[in-house]
Amino acid sequence: MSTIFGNKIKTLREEKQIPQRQLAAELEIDTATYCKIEKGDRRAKREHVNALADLLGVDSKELIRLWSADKVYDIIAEEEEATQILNVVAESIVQYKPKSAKV
Amino acid sequence: MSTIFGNKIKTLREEKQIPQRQLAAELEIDTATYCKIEKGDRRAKREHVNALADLLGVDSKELIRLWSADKVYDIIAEEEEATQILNVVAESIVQYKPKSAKV
DNA sequence: TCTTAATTTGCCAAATAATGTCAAGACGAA
DNA sequence: TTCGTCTTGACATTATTTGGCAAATTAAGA
Repeated sequence: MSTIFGNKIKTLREEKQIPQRQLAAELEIDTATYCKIEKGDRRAKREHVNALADLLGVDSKELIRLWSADKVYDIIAEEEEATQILNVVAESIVQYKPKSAKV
Repeated sequence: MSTIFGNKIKTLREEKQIPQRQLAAELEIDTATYCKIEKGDRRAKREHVNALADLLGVDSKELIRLWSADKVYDIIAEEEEATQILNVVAESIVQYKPKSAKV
């Protein structure tokens, strides 16, 4: 799994000198699970992403963006023509505008 | 689920006037399953995408592209900032070039 | 219309994937 | 070494996805 999101929260966490243990407690998950999220072995839940944005003092939209990017990356990274795939998607996006955003 | 891929193979199939039943037989799957693939209720297997490219006389890379696009679309369509997400991914792609393509 | 072929849908069981936790190991600092 | 932190592996559990049957719907032709 890719680590765009994991690396980001790891950096933020280290900047603030917060142990994983503490964030894990806030999210009410096992330290092992939190560790895996940072390393990209587990996907954080959407609610956890938002909580982390609060705890780490960054815009939740930014984290959601990186978190989503990880998911997309995992799908296309192994494909040749990865960039072209993104283009196809981009074209489809402009046509059907998103109705509502998830929280 | 999105139907970028399904619409494409449906169009190709109709152009060639082939019944679903026949393609389903070639792929050795149920007609119902094939139908669902066209409608975006089921995801075709990679091998089936390649087989369909042959049967429908198109470049398999093109179909794989649309098939992958569907997967990506499903992830980001519901997100606001869908386009920005694609940008994040695009940046990540250029850095780590794909090693080998799947067949 | 009646009949048959084609497509679609609902539902279920099986297969697959993803998740969280425990237990143990690794690492660094003091 | 010891302590605190981080990491890993294995496993059970849960969630998601899948394929196919049967039934329903639609299409097409005589």
